[in-house]
Amino acid sequence: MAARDYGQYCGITRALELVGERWALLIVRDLLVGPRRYGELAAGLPRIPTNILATRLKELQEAGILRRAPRSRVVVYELTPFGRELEPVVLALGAWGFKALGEPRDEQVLTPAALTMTLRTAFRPAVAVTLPPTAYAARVGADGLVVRVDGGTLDVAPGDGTVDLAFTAGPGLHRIISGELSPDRAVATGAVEVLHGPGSLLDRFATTFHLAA
Amino acid sequence: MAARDYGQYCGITRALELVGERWALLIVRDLLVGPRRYGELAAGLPRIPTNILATRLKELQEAGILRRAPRSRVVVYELTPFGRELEPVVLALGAWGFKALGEPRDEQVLTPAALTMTLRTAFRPAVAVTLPPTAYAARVGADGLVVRVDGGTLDVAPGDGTVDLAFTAGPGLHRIISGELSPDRAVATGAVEVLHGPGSLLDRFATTFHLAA
DNA sequence: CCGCATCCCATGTGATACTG
DNA sequence: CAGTATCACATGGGATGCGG
Repeated sequence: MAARDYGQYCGITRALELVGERWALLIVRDLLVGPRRYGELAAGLPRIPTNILATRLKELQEAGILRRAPRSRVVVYELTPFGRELEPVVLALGAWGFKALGEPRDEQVLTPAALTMTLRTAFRPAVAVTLPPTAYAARVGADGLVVRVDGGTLDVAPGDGTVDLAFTAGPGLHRIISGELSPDRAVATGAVEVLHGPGSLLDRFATTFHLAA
Repeated sequence: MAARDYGQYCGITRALELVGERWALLIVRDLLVGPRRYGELAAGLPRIPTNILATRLKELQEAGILRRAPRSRVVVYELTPFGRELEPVVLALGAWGFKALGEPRDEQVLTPAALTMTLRTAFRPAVAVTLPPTAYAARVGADGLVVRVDGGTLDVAPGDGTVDLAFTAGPGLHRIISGELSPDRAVATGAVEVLHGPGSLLDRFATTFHLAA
């Protein structure tokens, strides 16, 4: 395939030659959350044509960014150490793009992987270390996400479980993270719905995860 | 034009919709060094078709990333504050891609803007603050770059001047920054040529600018 | 000459259908 | 489920033109 090159001897051009093609960094984003099967990747990128997904996976494998790994009868795609080093790039892009997120449009979906990376981007360890360990559950459509904050560490995993606070994670959550909406107003206006636990914990969430414009 | 969108409510997708098109981040890279005229941008991106450059400039202006500014009879393009916030993204990409830079091919050029961003990426303020202020001059083909390190600050500007050490900046410089080549071996093999000043200062340069694989 | 705009063709992308 | 094949179309690349 040989990605068209930019003809410059420069780290940025090299990076863009390797992961600058359309959809490539979104595949990396989803794999930063964990290994995924082909169908899981396709589900997390609803608009990607299957031929493009297949092509990108081959290119990224060729570049040493991901590999196909056999896992108990099925194949999963997982990042190599080199690919995992793209995390700062993805987080930096996410932090910058977050500020340019306007009102969500109807056609836009919110995937668990996207929310996971948003939380990683907005996580403030320095603040979290001063707070008691807390577990949140975020409901993303049909999926659940368990968010555990303990000391300065963050762990986001799929599924449900016993948590201190459960809430819905729609676009309203982004407005809390950006500080555009206070937690109480978010609850009052229905932007965020508390499903379980004391709503006051939403304040703690808002101070733990913050990304200002 | 309306960049094709990814259909997700996510900072990363938003960022890629704004600066994910081919050449866009390279234009940003060059403008991070300073305002540029149309022709200067074209010169710094030798392979960009002129229509693509014109299109990107319009899109990036539309997105609020750069603006056309009149400067004494001519128009220059310069980043807006929002566009300047892309610096962490560009530096992260550069740091990652730097590790994947293989041997330079003949067709690959090294532009002053690219070298400037490489130096910014590789700069280690914590090390620099322990060293005496030093001025280097790097010769990039027909262009000169003056690199001033003072305390924890770095300033890279075009031109020549009185410096402590002057040397040629070819691909050999990258191998010094990566630690792949020791300064003495670089000089011995001719990978880097000292034009002026004590060659021993190249060691200081190597500790000030470092980006390991 | 600089700053683009136009034209044409090669390539990449997207939607859909199809196969092991 | 995990891709491959096909085709229409959008975008990128290169040459060229043109007005200020």
